[in-house]
Amino acid sequence: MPRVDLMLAKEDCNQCPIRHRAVCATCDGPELDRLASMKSYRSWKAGETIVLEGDALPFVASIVTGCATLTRSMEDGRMQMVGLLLPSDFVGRPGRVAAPYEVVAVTDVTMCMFDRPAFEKMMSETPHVAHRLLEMSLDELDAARDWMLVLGRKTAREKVATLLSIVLRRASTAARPLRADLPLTREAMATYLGLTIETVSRQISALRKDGIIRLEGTRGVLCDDLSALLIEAGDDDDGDFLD
Amino acid sequence: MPRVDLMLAKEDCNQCPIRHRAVCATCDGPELDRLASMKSYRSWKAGETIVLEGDALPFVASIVTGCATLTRSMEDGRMQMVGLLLPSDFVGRPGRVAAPYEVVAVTDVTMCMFDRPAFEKMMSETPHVAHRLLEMSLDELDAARDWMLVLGRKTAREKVATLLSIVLRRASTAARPLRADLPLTREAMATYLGLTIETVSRQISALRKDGIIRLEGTRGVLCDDLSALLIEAGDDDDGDFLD
DNA sequence: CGGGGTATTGATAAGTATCAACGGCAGTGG
DNA sequence: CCACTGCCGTTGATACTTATCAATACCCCG
Repeated sequence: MPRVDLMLAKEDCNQCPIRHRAVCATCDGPELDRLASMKSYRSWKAGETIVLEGDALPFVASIVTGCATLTRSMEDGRMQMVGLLLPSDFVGRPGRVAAPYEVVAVTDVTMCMFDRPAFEKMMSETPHVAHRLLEMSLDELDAARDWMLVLGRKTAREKVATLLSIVLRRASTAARPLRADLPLTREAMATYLGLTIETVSRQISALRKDGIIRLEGTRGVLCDDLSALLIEAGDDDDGDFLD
Repeated sequence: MPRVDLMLAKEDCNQCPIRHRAVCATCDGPELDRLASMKSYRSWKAGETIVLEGDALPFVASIVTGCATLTRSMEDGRMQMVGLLLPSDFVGRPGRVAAPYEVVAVTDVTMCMFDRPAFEKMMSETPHVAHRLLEMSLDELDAARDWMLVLGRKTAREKVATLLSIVLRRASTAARPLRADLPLTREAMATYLGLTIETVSRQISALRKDGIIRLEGTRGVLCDDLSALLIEAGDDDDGDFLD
């Protein structure tokens, strides 16, 4: 599955774009050196499968750049995305080899991979990595539970508005109007939201017709009034889903 | 909110029914003593609210006996259960005081509560509690993601069959037919499944009419053929949702 | 016996999926 | 350079699923 091996293994962690947010965030000095000694970089092209559902995963890793999806599927082919992996997110479960999810690169993805046995040994010997991982796992748990509310109780319009508001907020700059490029296809959005492609498409069109958002091509989204979008999303407060 | 204070604080942890599964499972000797020194027991009656959404939580705790629900709600009152808490499950997040979820006792509940500052101090000083908590959090994360598939992709009939199969399997004994008492009301089931009460009721009736399950009163469920129920649930394999 | 909470069932409406056709765009190869 | 092909997205017509509204039954308890 790996396609491109970037020769970055010796890169300085201090130059790393996710240095302060990833699983290594609270490590320093010898701990960081030890992590660095077990790391290697690997990249995937958009669309490539990184891990198959049920496959053994000989590594754990951090997303350095790009975007990947975590999906779970039923025997008859129905799929549900259960997570969106972004830079600094962690992939793999220490102590368990089989992956219960499929991981697919949405954009080109580069990951910082850690040899599993070495990583697990380090976790048992030093506290910082385990602590950071616990913190990150609890964040992900909160995000997953927030998403359960979206899946279980929101209407199609609210679901789409919720996703757009997340993407817009994540891409937020000082510039108005807010603008973002959707990393996901309509199909991936549908898989995330528990909807069909057609319903996603219709709801996006409806939000555009209602003046809540504007589109640039098929991927660009503009929003002049985020609070209007949040109302459509069913969030009065500025509830932050995802991380 | 606490109603009954059981005088069990000095009870021997080795007699505890959740000793080998809770957050304290991997502790021993001095570590266990230290945990014991910060613990106290408290009980709630069925139906009582243990924690309000958004409230400060001055403790963290383990469920010792009983069953509680974790729910998240929208401003307009729509609610989604995001977790079902059973004996040995952990309540509260170290490092964060505000609870993003409402916790309600479904049956009478007894919890083993730990003073938050003492617990957090111990987590930072000894590795076992943090490790166990990470393990438990990752399990919960998997469970939450499994449930996302249920909420996002399953039909009403499949959702109800899924829940019944979980309850039946959890109560599993060697005896046939399988029998269990639902801990949840129809309303709680609906909140868990992302459905309405009426739909839950109809689907239960339909499964009964189709001979998949039998009922005893309103809470007792019998199943002669679990595999038939699993097929209705959309699970061919014996996929284990929850813990 | 009456009352409040809980569950069931029916009629209807609303929301979303399904099936189908079509448009746009990029890459490919003649 | 242009037709061809495939993928992605949009839109429409219709069917199906589930929610909503309403009535009634049930049951434990006072």
